[in-house]
Amino acid sequence: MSIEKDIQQNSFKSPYSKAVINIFYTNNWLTSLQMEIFKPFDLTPQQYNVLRILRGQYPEPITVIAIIERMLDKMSNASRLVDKLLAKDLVIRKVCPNDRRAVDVIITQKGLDLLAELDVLQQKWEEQLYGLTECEANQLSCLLDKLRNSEPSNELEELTKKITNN
Amino acid sequence: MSIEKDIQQNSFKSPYSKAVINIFYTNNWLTSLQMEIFKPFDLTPQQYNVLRILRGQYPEPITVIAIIERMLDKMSNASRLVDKLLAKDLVIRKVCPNDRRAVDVIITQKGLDLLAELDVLQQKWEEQLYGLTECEANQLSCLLDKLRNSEPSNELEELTKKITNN
DNA sequence: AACAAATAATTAACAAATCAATGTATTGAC
DNA sequence: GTCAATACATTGATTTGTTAATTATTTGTT
Repeated sequence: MSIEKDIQQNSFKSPYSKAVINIFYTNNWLTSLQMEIFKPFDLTPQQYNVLRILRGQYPEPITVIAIIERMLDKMSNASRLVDKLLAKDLVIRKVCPNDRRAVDVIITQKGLDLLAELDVLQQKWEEQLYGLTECEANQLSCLLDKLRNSEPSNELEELTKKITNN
Repeated sequence: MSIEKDIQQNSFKSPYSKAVINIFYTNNWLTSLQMEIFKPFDLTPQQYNVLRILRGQYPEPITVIAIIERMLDKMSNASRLVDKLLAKDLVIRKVCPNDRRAVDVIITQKGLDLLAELDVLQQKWEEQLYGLTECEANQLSCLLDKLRNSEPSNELEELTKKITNN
């Protein structure tokens, strides 16, 4: 039992606090890296997230409310996010014929091309950065599920199963 | 090998993607819960974080730049955060006598009392929500460290070791 | 001592998140 | 069919995050 280990133990109130702080810290770390990747493409992580949701649905349209449901983070302003994507010609938007309150959003070819470019970068990023084996990555997911008292493949799975290429 | 398991495997590109998305998701989940706790006290998670840093230093003062160094998230506007805390009489602020460019910040008794109240809530929150054993919580921390290619107890440890009651 | 460079904090400017209010369209009760 | 209630999206107002510019002080060089 090394001194370092003692110090480590003592500086956190409990293994739970330590894990929670570590999740916050790792989340910030991952987000910063992602932003670096997206910056040259003038895309925020949220915009990227929406584009991927749209790709998962392509060539079917998807309404704004359905986008909100599938977004990982609670919500910024989906309307405004779509506005931003529209301004860059990455999506098209039109009134839904079945329900004229709703708005159909579809990713454009330009949007698909951009995602294809980013896929390559994301892939490289993964390969370079991860110090985990595949098995450990799975373990990590299981522990996070358990932390949330959630059966593996519950809400998270539902959220993502319609998003291709995650 | 159940169908669910197949679906689960197929809907993610790799165990790495799955783990990263799970971290984002869990981070949002934790942040939402924390905000619910803090809302009745009119405190944001960032303000709470700063208060805990100040408590860790108490009764010594700490400069704004030292607060920034110890904050978990890169940075909002530390000056503005301190302004907000000052407006609520949770801290006091005065020019540092040794270096008149710098500003010394100290938590007030009112701030300490508020944190003490929140400690209890945080504790209950932990007890109720965590589906992990202590051992699993430690495992989780180790895997996150490994994901970041970081030796356990590196930057994260340094950041937190001066903050009591973590 | 004088002056350029560096440092600490604040302020300003702009983008994004958040929440409430509004404008349409649809649904359901009667 | 009418009207209240609900649903979908947008808009507005406020706060926060982020970056750069600014002010004041200190440090180091000559």
